[in-house]
Amino acid sequence: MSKDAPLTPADMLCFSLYTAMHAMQSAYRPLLEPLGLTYPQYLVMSALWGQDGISVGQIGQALHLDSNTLTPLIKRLETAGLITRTRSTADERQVLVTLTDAGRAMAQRAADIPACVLKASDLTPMQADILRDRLVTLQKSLRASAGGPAPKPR
Amino acid sequence: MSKDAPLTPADMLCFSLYTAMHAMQSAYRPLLEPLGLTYPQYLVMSALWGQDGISVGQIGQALHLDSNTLTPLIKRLETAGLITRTRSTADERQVLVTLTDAGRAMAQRAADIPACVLKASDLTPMQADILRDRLVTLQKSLRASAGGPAPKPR
DNA sequence: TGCGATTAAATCGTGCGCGATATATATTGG
DNA sequence: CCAATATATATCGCGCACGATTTAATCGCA
Repeated sequence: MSKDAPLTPADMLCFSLYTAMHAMQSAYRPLLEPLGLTYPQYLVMSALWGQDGISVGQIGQALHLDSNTLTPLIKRLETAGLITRTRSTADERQVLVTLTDAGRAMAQRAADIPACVLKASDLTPMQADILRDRLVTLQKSLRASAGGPAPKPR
Repeated sequence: MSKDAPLTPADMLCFSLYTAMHAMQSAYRPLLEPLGLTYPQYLVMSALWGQDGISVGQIGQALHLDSNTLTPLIKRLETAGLITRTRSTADERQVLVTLTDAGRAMAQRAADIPACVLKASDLTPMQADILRDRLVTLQKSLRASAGGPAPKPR
């Protein structure tokens, strides 16, 4: 029965996601600035701190990004002296990304960033985890309905 | 007692926000493509459908964006024939953005997009509203702790 | 009244995201 | 073994975001 009011941005779930994401990046910015990292670069570094020497494709799989975004980003990390890029000997198509000593050392300097952000988010670890779970579920639903309903009749 | 494991992107709230936002934009893309709008352009149009003839600054306030982002975006909407830009007579500094007939008419063609996205999100309207609320709260906390804790000496 | 401070947009530079395409290597079927 | 196909990365173009600066109009106040 809700009259079809124009539904302004403020009413939309998508918009709350949009602004929350921007606010999150703004929260990270002053913390990453002394490291000389952008937020996406921080994600790549975090992935490498978890598992070093993986390929561009594997990083892309972890972050839901493709080479068109990652290649230049990773080259900037290389220029910054944090990683090296080497062609895999087993499969010359793949480029393996490996942390330098400086890249590994940066993990220490970044160690308390998550705690800082959690504090800024004003959530308990449990609340943060629940919200994270909801967002993961939402993300999966959205991606699922992307490929699904359009059977693409060749 | 949790050992300080490296905390990969997949564990982070910020990352779930990051990927959920991208998934949301991907969900909107095929819906907006026939309208020739990007997602941020859709937000601006939605704001105008709610209240026409507002200034660039008011749009920016609504969307948490500044003129450096909005000016070129709005010019593209003008080029597309959806809005017109006029200097306010009361305050020549302000630029008022007004829907054209085509811009107003587009509201009809966009009317069922929110329902489509809600369906894709696989959430009930109530669940979506709760999640939206959590995200708004999170966003406010993050913004609050941005200006707050750094008293900026001098 | 007039001049410094404030405000609104615009401009510039850099770094994502992502669709589209290109290139090189690997795999597979004949 | 070789040609078709598939896969991994790179390249290009465009449109955001956003810090920093510029320009123009308005305001405050002595």
